[in-house]
Amino acid sequence: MQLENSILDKLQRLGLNQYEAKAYSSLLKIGTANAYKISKESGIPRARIYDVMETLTDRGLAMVEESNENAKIYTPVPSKVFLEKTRKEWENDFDDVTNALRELETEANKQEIYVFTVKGKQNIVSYCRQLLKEANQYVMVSMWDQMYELLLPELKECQNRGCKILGVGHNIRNPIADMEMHHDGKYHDMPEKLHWFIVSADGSKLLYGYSAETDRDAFYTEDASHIYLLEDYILHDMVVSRLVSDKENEEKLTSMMKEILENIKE
Amino acid sequence: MQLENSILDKLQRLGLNQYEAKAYSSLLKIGTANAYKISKESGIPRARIYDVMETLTDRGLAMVEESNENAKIYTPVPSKVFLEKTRKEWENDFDDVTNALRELETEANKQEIYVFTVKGKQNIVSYCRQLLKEANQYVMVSMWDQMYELLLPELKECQNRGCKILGVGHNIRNPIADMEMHHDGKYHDMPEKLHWFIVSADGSKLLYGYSAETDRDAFYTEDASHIYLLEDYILHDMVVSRLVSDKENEEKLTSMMKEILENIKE
DNA sequence: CTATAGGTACTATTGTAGTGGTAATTAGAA
DNA sequence: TTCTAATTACCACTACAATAGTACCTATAG
Repeated sequence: MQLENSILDKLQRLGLNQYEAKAYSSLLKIGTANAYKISKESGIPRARIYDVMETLTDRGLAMVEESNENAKIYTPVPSKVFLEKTRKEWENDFDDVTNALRELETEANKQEIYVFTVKGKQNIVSYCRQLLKEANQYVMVSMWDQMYELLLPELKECQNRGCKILGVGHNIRNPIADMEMHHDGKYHDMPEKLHWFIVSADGSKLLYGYSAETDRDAFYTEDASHIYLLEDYILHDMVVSRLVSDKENEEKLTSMMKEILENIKE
Repeated sequence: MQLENSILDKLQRLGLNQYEAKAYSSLLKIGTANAYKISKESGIPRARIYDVMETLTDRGLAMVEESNENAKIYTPVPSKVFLEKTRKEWENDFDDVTNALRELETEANKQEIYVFTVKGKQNIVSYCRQLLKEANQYVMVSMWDQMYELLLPELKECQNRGCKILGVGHNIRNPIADMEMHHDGKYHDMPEKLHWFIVSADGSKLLYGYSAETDRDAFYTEDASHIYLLEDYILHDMVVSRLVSDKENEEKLTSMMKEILENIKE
């Protein structure tokens, strides 16, 4: 038998070890069995199955029937029972941690340092999401399709809250309202196909870097001049994009910029 | 400095190790700092702080500023970002496991075995809760105050769903409707102060054993005759309880039992 | 004598906690 | 000015505990 690895891994992330995960999932599959059978089914060494089953019972994942003197029969505790218990415990821990960290966290003594490095694809995306969640007034973005799709739920949620979203999207099929489009990158090809993204929230917090597909770092800043610079970059990009499609001249450019800027400040 | 142990433990249950937990919580507290300072604040050995901070950054809990050649300055990623990321990952795993286990679980080949043993206080309580959650028609219980309080939310929820609850409570201050009361145990003292509990759901699943305060096993059964026996035991208890308070005679006893039973089947 | 059944008691591996020692830079005290 | 102590950064270990995996043993039913 070969249970899918992914399940075992995930059971382990819920707190079981490899043998426990194997034993429990096998037991669920076969219903009721003695230790020997569970060992065969799960691939757990025969020599180990007895102590593993004992810890499984202690952990509340299996029930025993001690019928004949030295012959124990095991039945799985229904997955619902196990899952509900696990969820409750986890949510308790999570809530406690949430409160404890909130108390510790002091915005006050963060030093005035310009740019911090955020490492790792998942970490970068998580940080972007949080920025979007916390945005009140407006969000300015510039990103390619891949990043856009990762952040789409949060962008929409942001918009529904009445938070303005504007910026440029590159190669995006269905951009949300107020988002300019650079379609095929004719006028705006990045060197070496490196796709930048910028997410700026309320002009006070900004994350920028290479899109999540590459494994490069991203940068976080609350520094006003950095933010000004990058928001300005997006603004320019937006107006260029409009000019290109409207075939109009340079005079209109400045007035458009003003218009956009006033729209932000309302 | 001495951060409360509980927070560190719980952070570890969310996937960090001791050093990571110490480093992150200390970093949140002090805001921005170099590795040395974090080491002093957190109690992590100086010799280890550098690799710990590296993994912290990789895990997305800290941001670095690599200003001067060999002087890195760290700032905590806001707890919200960390917590949201952790929750998302956990919920993903949890949902996957839920589905995977549900698929594996086959009620079919559970053998007809009479009584299974459930070990461990927490496991017993969890199982009771699940029984109450799954009950549709009626629940019959007999329990003492301590167990009652542990199960009170689920009992109430059960009742709100329109599921009948009846039985006896021992030493319980505010029993919910349809629950008889044995107040001070004058007429019903358990030997050796051992407090039994019984939770029977829809006459098809039943868990009984010593109350959670002792560390004894509980027993689970789906066997009809076991369930009949124990439900009958509760019924007798109920009528005796009523008789005692009403000071009436034995003839009424049988008619009361009938009344109760008809009430169940409706 | 082979498959089933139930073990004891190890070894190996890995992740983590904790220590010893090195070396460079900086801030004050002699 | 020179010496010293504190601060900072780092390598390379040891120690320990949890987990994974192995060697070997007995007993019984067919």
